[in-house]
Amino acid sequence: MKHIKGELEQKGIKPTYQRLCILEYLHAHLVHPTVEGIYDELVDRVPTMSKTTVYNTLRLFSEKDVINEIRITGTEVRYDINCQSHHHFLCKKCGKIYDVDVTCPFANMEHKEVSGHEIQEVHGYFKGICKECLTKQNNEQKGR
Amino acid sequence: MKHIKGELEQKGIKPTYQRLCILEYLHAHLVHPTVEGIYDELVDRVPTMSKTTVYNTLRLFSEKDVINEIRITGTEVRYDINCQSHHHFLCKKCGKIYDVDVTCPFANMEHKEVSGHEIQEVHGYFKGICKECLTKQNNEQKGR
DNA sequence: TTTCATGTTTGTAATCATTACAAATTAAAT
DNA sequence: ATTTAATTTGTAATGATTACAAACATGAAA
Repeated sequence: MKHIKGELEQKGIKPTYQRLCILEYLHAHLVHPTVEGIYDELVDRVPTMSKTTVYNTLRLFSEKDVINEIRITGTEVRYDINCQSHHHFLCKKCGKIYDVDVTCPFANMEHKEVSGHEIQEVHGYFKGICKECLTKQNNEQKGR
Repeated sequence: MKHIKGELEQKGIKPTYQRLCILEYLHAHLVHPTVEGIYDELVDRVPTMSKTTVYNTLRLFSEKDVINEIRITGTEVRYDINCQSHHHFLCKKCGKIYDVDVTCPFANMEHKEVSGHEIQEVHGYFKGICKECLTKQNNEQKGR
């Protein structure tokens, strides 16, 4: 929990207890959790934790570039602490979001502008059917 | 309004009056309008138009691949009828969404899969400061 | 024309993630 | 110890979207 504290201080964020808990959770759960999911888990360990604090903290982390917001599903924001630039894949069937590595000339910030606009963030994602759901489909067909 | 009717029939959508109005509006306003924006404009011409109809119609169009949903801003869905695959740029200052052409090996569906997942949709967007807002910034600095 | 069935439109009410806000609590500084 | 500022917390408000059921239109069959 030491290096996590340093991570916040580096970015100019006062490392309070709830902030450390949330950051630790994010590091341990790289499955792009929701606010609801983070809160539900943490409130067991830290009974005083409030959902507003989770919202506040995630906004702060996002502003200070500790995490990234992922807006794909349409219903709620997901959060991602994986710092390496990468894209995402949302399965339309099971709803899981995968990290995918893609050789994209924009992902690694080679370009700083498009059509004269200054790029600050790059977001790329795919929608479709994930590997797991595909094999499930195939097995069902064979079974018939 | 004839070819617009054909466009719907081709995709297996019964071309009702309100659907034609909405489709026509989308063709005439390529600035990625919101449900609110579409409704406000149309209700003047078609006083019986209901917001629910706009929602229903846009969902139908989206399902039948007449339009695409754009989820960037975080507050509301924007709609796009530009069929050529392209990416988007959201200006953090003025909130405008631009179309940008980008040589992306995924945008034109060269690849049908990543990491074993079947790709059905490709979404790419940038956030930053747009050309217009950049020059405005510069002019203000000079004026000082 | 009338009847019936189906699909479409409409308005209202409900949902649900997120934000606003102010009181309570904690930490830091003098 | 006292004051000040920052953080946390719970509740209430917001706002986009969806659920639902009644009203309406359409077109086929009798």
